[in-house]
Amino acid sequence: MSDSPAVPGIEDLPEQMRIRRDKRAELLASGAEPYPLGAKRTHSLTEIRAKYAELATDTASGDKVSVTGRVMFMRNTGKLCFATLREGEGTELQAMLSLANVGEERLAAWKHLVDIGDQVAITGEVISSRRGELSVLADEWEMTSKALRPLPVAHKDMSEEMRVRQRYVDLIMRPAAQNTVRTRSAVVRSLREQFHERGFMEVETPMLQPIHGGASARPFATRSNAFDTDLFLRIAPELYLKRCVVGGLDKVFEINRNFRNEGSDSSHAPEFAMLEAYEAYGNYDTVAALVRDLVQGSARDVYGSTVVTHADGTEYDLGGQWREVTLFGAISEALGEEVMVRTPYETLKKYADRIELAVDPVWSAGQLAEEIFEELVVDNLRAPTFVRDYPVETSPLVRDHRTEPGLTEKWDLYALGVELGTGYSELVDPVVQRERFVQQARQAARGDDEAMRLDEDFLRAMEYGMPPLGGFGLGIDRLLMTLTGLGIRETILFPMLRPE
RNA sequence: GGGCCUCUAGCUCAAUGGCAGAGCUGCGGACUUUUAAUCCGUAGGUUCAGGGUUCGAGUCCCUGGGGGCCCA
Repeated sequence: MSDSPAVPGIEDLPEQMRIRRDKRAELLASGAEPYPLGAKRTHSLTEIRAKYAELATDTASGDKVSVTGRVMFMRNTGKLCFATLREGEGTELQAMLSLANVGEERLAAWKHLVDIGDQVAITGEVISSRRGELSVLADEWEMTSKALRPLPVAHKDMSEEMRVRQRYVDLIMRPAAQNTVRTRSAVVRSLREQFHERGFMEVETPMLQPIHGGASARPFATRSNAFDTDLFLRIAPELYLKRCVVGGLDKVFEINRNFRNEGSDSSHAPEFAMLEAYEAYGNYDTVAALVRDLVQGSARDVYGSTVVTHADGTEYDLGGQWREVTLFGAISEALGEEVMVRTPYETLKKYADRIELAVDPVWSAGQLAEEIFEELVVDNLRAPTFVRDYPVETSPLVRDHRTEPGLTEKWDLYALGVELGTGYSELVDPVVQRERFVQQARQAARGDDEAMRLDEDFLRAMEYGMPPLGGFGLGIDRLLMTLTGLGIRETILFPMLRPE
């Protein structure tokens, strides 16, 4: 605690910030505390609003209360001052300070020392103003937290950069920003509760991993000093959750962060929340039904309906059975040419050239097919759609298709043109799994830096016997995008940006 | 990784190569019922950083940085 600011170059501060620091000093000099330990508070603003909702215009309740809030609006006139207080959840209530009630000295102090953005406590009678505004007519007021920075203008949108960099200001200024956070919290809670109702157990598996695996992506690398070893931030929890299933934890899920060392755009963030779940004796059909039920259940829990209203006012329907297409069926339809898993690379390359797709020479035929799919089809998958049956060389952790050679039992779930999640009939044969890892290692050697690494301990776990298994992953941020219609940077409270 | 746009007062934005401005905010004043009050007065700037062209650069050029959009 100090009277003198520890900020270097304090004299160089913008005028408005200097003045607010001066007001803080004046409060201290007058014996008041700009940051008191607590405040007198008998009711929340929400409680006052509820309790006096019926109070008639221009009447007094006779009830004395103490309330607190941040000053969002002020109107200082000669002998009667108005201020709009807002509390955490966004409820607002008017405070009125009249010369007759607080006296000349306290009214002058209010006008001189209180700025928009300050947090104050008001004690007085609950009344309704002449205009019918529910108010607390102050007998006394106290500063509860002096703001040293001015809030942005309330009537203009903040720039996107400021909203994201200074999310705390966004949360103060924009109730919709708080709503997004609340919605996210409610969705995650709903998912957890639904899992528990179905007998799933939540586990936490390593974020720091000696070998990154479970997905195709570039990892963040870090280092343990104590163990003198390189570590990776996980790109997926998959290989550890499967170890759990080997151990007899037959129905497990995890909701936690994954990290991928890649750029960010409207649907990608380097750090993102992932749900993964595994169900012994399940397969890609059972987990497709499961993920659909979970998403629809969370929509019902949070919005009361599987038809949700997006930020732009349009309705989006998550209800009913979701459309299912096969990967190669979708490609064939988009190209107007019959494409199968056996279609040779040269033919696919010809089609890729026709649509002017830039082809990376390290891609296999299967990868090329998936790239064509992403180029031609993905944007059009607006309604929730399962895309099924992927080529084996891009699906190293997935069981071979029960009837279609060269394909695996994998689906990707798309909505609004964005991949929401993926689900498998999991590969549980350790001998085949080892072959798949070896194939991935060959791809890595060819220059594919997203190829998976061989995880010997994971194979050892598999060799003890993994039951038939269905699993899926669902991006939490992207689920929120689907439910709200917002971009990923709005669904994440503090998305990564370059340091200022 | 490539292309395009953008960065000016606390915030949102103006300014043909020629005095750096407005609204809100702030400060001082008037006003006992305001809802972005009104009125009078007033303050506030390293125009992202560095370099260049020019009599003169917020503006044109180069390099670097931040942000956004599109493409890969």
